[in-house]
Amino acid sequence: MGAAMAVTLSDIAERIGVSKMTVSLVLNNRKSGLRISDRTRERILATAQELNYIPSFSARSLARGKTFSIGFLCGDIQSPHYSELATMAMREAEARGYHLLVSVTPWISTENNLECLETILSRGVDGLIHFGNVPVDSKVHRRIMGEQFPIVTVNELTDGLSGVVSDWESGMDEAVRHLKGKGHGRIGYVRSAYVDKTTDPKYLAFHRACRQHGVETMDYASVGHPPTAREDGRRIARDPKRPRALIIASDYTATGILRGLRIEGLEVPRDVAVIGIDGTDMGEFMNPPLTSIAQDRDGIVKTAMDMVVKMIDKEESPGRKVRLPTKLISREST
Amino acid sequence: MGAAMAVTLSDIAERIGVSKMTVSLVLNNRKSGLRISDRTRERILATAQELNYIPSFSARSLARGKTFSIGFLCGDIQSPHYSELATMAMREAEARGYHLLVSVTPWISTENNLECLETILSRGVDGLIHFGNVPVDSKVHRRIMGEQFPIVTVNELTDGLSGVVSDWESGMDEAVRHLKGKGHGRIGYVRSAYVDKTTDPKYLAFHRACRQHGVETMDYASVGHPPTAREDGRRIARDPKRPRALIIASDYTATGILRGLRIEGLEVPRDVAVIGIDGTDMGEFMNPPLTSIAQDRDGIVKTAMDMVVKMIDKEESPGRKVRLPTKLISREST
DNA sequence: GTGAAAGCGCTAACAT
DNA sequence: ATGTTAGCGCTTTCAC
Repeated sequence: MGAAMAVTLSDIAERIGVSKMTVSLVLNNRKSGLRISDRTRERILATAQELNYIPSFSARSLARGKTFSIGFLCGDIQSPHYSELATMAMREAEARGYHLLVSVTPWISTENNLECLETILSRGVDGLIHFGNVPVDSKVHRRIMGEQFPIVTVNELTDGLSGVVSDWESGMDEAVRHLKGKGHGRIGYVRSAYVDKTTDPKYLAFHRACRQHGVETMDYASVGHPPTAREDGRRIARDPKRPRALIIASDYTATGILRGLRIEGLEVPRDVAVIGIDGTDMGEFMNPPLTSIAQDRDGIVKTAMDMVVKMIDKEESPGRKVRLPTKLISREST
Repeated sequence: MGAAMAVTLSDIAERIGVSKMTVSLVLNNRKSGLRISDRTRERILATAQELNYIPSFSARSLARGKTFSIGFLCGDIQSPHYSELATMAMREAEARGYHLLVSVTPWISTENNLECLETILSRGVDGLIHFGNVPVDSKVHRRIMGEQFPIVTVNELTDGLSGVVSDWESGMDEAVRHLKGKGHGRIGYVRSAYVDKTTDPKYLAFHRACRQHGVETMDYASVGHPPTAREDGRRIARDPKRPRALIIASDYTATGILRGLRIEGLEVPRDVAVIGIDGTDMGEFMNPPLTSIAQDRDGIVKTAMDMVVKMIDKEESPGRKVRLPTKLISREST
């Protein structure tokens, strides 16, 4: 028998002898739809139901010049911080009548990143939430600026584009004070090897806080994925000059580092205190539960989504920046 | 200035004085495109480049009656098993020229589930990978059957629809033997409270294996999310009749149970041995690293994707079932 | 209150 | 080797 052809607007229209547009008006329940007799409206609604009408997304998109989808581009959805963000973003998008196109970019190389950006833009999303930056002199940047494309970058700020970032000062200050209070005069920071240390806000905030509190610092770097982080953790464990306290660029990376430390026989927090970053829900279930500098994930998703949608609706122009506070969640790894 | 209007096929066509379809042919590099003079082809390619032409997805979809997107509907993308699956599925889909529409359904209630299914189908995906079942007498089921909609269910098999499941017999047998080998004559199983125990294949396989190996069993149930699993873990810890070995329905749930056991002062594996299910990468980074019955995630994603795509291309008809083996990954929690 | 007609950007038959 | 003609299913403008 093959696939039953999908039922269309005209099918309904024909069936009850009105025009397609009347049907469209009613089914979309638009303002002007009020000017349609109750009888017609009801008959339309009824037959739509009966025929099991499902509007065609592509047709509507083409006609309206809108795809009703918002992109969500991040580096690794396996990281709990991002899977939690993605989950929230799906709900938020859905609630506003959009659907979310989740995409990951191995943020290893800038080119790679740009390629993913281009790809997702070519997908025809109406807007994009991008966890990363948009190199100012790239083609994508020009394109985005040129067509005023609704994009908001999270984590990093880009000239001319809207963005939301966490303010690491507060959380980092709390973290350093917390460790100092536990008697640590020297703290190591494991930064992400992929981000430029001269502009890495977490890294910078860390150093600022330590300086302020007269605490010595020590730097490590890790690519970040648990398996490599594990090896980095082992290396740190074997470092004779290693500090007795560590702040790690993400909870995700921390799982790997912790494993490495343990393999080398170190116990947390007895031998080394560990603070993660992101404050993921998962941190509570690690052993020991992880003290962490939490980002306001809810705030991030809500403001970012708000910004894109407003920009899509032309209710706001690009360039707004929002900075959300961070705070320490104290658990047993310190 | 406002958004520069996107450049279209006709723009290119006009610019060099050919017809839209010549341009379309060239840009899509279709077989019939070979019959176009090299000069024209080059000029087209060049101007497309120059004008920065980006094809409209909606237009193409409408014309071809295809959206080039495949849905991925699962319960909780925060669970590492699913975030790993989703990541792989994105790549697989991308590699085949589709993009993935990830969606989550809180699989609490069947109605909820059905609603999500309907929603994602109405999105106009060309096919769907669904981690769950499709109630046989539901509207969606009829619709799917009626229009021969390309869907493959994972985890559960549905009459008439393609599906891929894990064969728990092998892995469960290994697990029980493994524990018996460590001297456990009594094993508890923490099943998911959401699935019907009379048809739950893991649960059934567990009991079968225990019977076969003359091992006593004990049943617990958990809703599964770490926070609730933690409380379930505490309850189990306080149960005077609790077994000294536990197999838990998922690694994700296991994180919660482990935490609960620890809160009550129990040590793993000394006081109780624990085996998770799914064999997620994350298991390696738990403390202690989790022994787990692994599913063949790679196989699941590849075969499922293969099936949908083949069905979309009418190269295969619905109803094929594939069963993939499971196997024990032995780590330190036992 | 309702309809007719044009078109969104692309593709697929059939010309030529 | 290339062009013409029709749509895909919906929205929108303007006329009745």
